Amino acid sequence: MYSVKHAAAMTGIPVDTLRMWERRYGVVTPLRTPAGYRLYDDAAIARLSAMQALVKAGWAPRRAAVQVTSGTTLGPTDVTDASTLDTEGAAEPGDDLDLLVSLAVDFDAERLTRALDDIFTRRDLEEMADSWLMPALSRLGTAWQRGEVSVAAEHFVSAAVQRRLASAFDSAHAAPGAPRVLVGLAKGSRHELGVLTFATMLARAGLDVTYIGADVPPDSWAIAVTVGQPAAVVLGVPSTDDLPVVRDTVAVIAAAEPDLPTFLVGRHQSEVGTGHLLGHSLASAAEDLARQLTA
Amino acid sequence: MYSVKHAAAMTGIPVDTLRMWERRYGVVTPLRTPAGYRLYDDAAIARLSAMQALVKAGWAPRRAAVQVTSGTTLGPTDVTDASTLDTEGAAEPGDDLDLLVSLAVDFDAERLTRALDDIFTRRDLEEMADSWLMPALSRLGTAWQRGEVSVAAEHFVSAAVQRRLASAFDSAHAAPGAPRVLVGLAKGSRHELGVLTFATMLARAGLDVTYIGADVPPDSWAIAVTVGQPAAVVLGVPSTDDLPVVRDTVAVIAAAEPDLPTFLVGRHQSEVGTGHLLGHSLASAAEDLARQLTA
DNA sequence: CTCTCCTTGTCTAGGGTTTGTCTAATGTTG
DNA sequence: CAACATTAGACAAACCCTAGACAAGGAGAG
Repeated sequence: MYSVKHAAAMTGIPVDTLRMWERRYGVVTPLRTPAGYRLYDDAAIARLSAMQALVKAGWAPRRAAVQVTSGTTLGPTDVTDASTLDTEGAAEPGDDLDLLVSLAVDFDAERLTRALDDIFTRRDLEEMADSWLMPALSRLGTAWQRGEVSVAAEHFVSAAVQRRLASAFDSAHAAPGAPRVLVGLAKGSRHELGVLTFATMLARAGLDVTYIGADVPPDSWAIAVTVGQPAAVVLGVPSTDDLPVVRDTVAVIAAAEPDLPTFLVGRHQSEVGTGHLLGHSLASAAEDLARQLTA
Repeated sequence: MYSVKHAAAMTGIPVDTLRMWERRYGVVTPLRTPAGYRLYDDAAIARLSAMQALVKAGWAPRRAAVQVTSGTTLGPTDVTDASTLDTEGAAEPGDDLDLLVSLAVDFDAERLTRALDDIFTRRDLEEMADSWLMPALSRLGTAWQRGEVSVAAEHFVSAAVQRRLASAFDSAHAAPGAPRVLVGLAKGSRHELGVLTFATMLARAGLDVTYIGADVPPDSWAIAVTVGQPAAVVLGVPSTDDLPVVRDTVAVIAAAEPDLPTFLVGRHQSEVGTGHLLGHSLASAAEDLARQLTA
């Protein structure tokens, strides 16, 4: 507990102003000693500092006070799991599976661009996804979990890979009259690189892919399959945390459209218990699914 | 809620002009305090920024006002001078702020692709971001919150927009020896479309942009600025939930690299209290920052 | 071309409101 | 007694309001 003078020294706000802010806006109501002396606690100091920051930023003091008193902010959210999609597959000799990790460690945008240019222009996505991209992403995730690369560095590389995949997806065009497929993740799932890769392969195989992305709740999947009238749905299962929600999502989709098949990709697909499994090679899974749907 | 002075500082529009735009065109109708002082909310700021972007792009202010006002759910705003209202032939590409909402409702990948092709190939990102893309994304978010579009539909459209932005980002190249800028969001922040747009503009302005993306915790930012040695950091502030974490992040960055300036973009930038504000026009903010760093 | 008419941003005058600081009178602590 | 607190009131500076005026510039008529 701090006296006025102490509070003023801590916050840098003059004593008079401190009292005025209390009298006029009630931004804090410090306790009092028997003699009526103010006693500020840490919460009051924090609140005053917040108000001061707003005023310094140009806010009218009265508005700032309203903001500080009404604006009780939420706590930060949780950290998500780091595992990526399926990584089974034989690496070709000469492939550097730790390339993404080293790019993250370097944190060099120029080198990252050159490396991804090299890979994405010289090699087919179907050819390198299983043998290099997925394993390399998995190693990047592992390095992140171990603290060997920072969150920022992992995001920096992942975002760049995602941009390449996004370009590849957009430059694929559906054949006229092709079967429609909805592709995405269940609610809570956020590792979309694997499922985006798969969506790109499906689009390149001529299917009419509607890519929805990550973190879609079951009810919304139900609406999507009803509105979109697809011939199939593909759900990614990149993490064990996703299992309950994926089960729920599969059930809700089946309830909405009983004849619509739901396919699963990703490392933990076999643990779901329902849905059609596509296996652990993205390339052959895409090929199979395209053949199956166009038949 | 912001005072006139504050609104002027946020938008870069002089106070007099702000009042005149209100008096002459009714482009905004801010609330009033009991004493009659204007109080601008976030929607008003966004609208003013959109109008400013149009005027900077060469539109006559009266036309710009009609453009910005059209289609919004603003009931009592009547036009004072109806004689000069010609709605014929005023159709500019991308002037439908509800286009993204209608694309989400349709849930039609083919139409979505065509619409985005049209906009992203016919118009400059710098020209349309403030006047169309950001307002349209905001409406999409509002429609989602109201339950008018499903999560899946919102993701479907957002992901497509993100793919276009990603392509634009990757096709911009830094000038040799250009100043490096780190761009991303704080931990918990997930709305990266705005900050990705801004990163793209910076890259197109010739800066060496290292894009990190969403949901990066403070400690990781500290590592990133130490390893990356940028000339500046740009943090997005898309939501009030982000405020405490952004404050923390700014402080941690300042502790790690005391001479490194941290700039803020996004709707709630001015509520952070620290950091350098870039204002609410992405195009002019990018221009300003590029000039400032290359000087 | 010139001459209007209109638009638009800026400025002024007169008058209220808000806000940080200061003063006076008084009480408490050590 | 010196240092620190309290309250209430006073006050200048900064801020905001309205209504009107005005110059620069564009558009169109003659």
